Amino acid sequence: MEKTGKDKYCNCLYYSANALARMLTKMAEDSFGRTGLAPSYGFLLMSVNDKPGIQPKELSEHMQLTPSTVTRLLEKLEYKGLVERSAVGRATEVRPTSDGVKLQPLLRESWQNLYKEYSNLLGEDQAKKLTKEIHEASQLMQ
Amino acid sequence: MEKTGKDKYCNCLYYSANALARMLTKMAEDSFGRTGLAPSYGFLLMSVNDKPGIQPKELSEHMQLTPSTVTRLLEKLEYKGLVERSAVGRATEVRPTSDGVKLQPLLRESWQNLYKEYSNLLGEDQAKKLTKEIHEASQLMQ
DNA sequence: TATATATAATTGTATGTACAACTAAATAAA
DNA sequence: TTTATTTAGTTGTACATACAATTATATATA
Repeated sequence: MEKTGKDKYCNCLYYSANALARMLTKMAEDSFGRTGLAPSYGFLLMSVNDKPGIQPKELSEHMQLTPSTVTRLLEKLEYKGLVERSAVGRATEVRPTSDGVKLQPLLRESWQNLYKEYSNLLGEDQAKKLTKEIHEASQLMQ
Repeated sequence: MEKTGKDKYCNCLYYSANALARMLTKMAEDSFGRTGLAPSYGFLLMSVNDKPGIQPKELSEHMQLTPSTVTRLLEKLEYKGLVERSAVGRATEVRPTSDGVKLQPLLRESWQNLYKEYSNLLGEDQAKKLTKEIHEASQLMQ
């Protein structure tokens, strides 16, 4: 029998994973709204605050983003006056400005709210389980 | 104790879901490489082939993409000579061209290969289970 | 029938992400 | 010591996706 459901490709992992990611991204954008930063920037700044002097290389591993993407994100954070970059040999060291440091509590709070929000919808245990399984799957794929 | 692992945010569903989606997208781009189309375009064209005359509205539900995104994808498929759009009242009907039809077997094959590839990495049962759980989660979130 | 509201689709614009090519520095090999 | 290779980072460019605003048609209300 033919499927006539709305989400035609829901048996495809590529499709389902992307659909879920888009929804969570929207949710995260809402949660991080008060910080004035999109979620990726928020996570990046939290990493810089947690380890001042951190290098883009390590940031790209933290975030599983390509180096070029990290450069782009840092450019914008620097433009906004939230981080500073300094060249050290061939490496670059990234540090938060005082404004960047000030934002940290709000960032953590936003992240917490995001967690609460999706945990509310999925149930906390189920959310944790799903996160773990997704993470394990992505370990197997890289 | 401090986490020092590489993927710092792996306990965050937003982060993990996006990381997985990026990997699967790359895998899908490889699988669909021979079609000359990025995966989204491939799925869209498959839907049009499956239901000639389908409207963008329904396509956007099939794919869980916004109408504007679907318009953009269709523009390009039309430019490539793979689909045609015709206005019918306020609606638009989309049909494959003969070139678009010809591509269908290769699209299905590419999709099949994608399935095989991630099933190989995750194990087919685990892949199915994960897909189902992800789909259920995204149902709860929309 | 005339007006208001809702719906389908498109357009301008912005954003996040990546690839390929490149620069510059560090390390290894000759 | 000179040359070759690897590594860190940045830049040009491209692409998928979305939002807000807009157009055009259809439906409902007065």
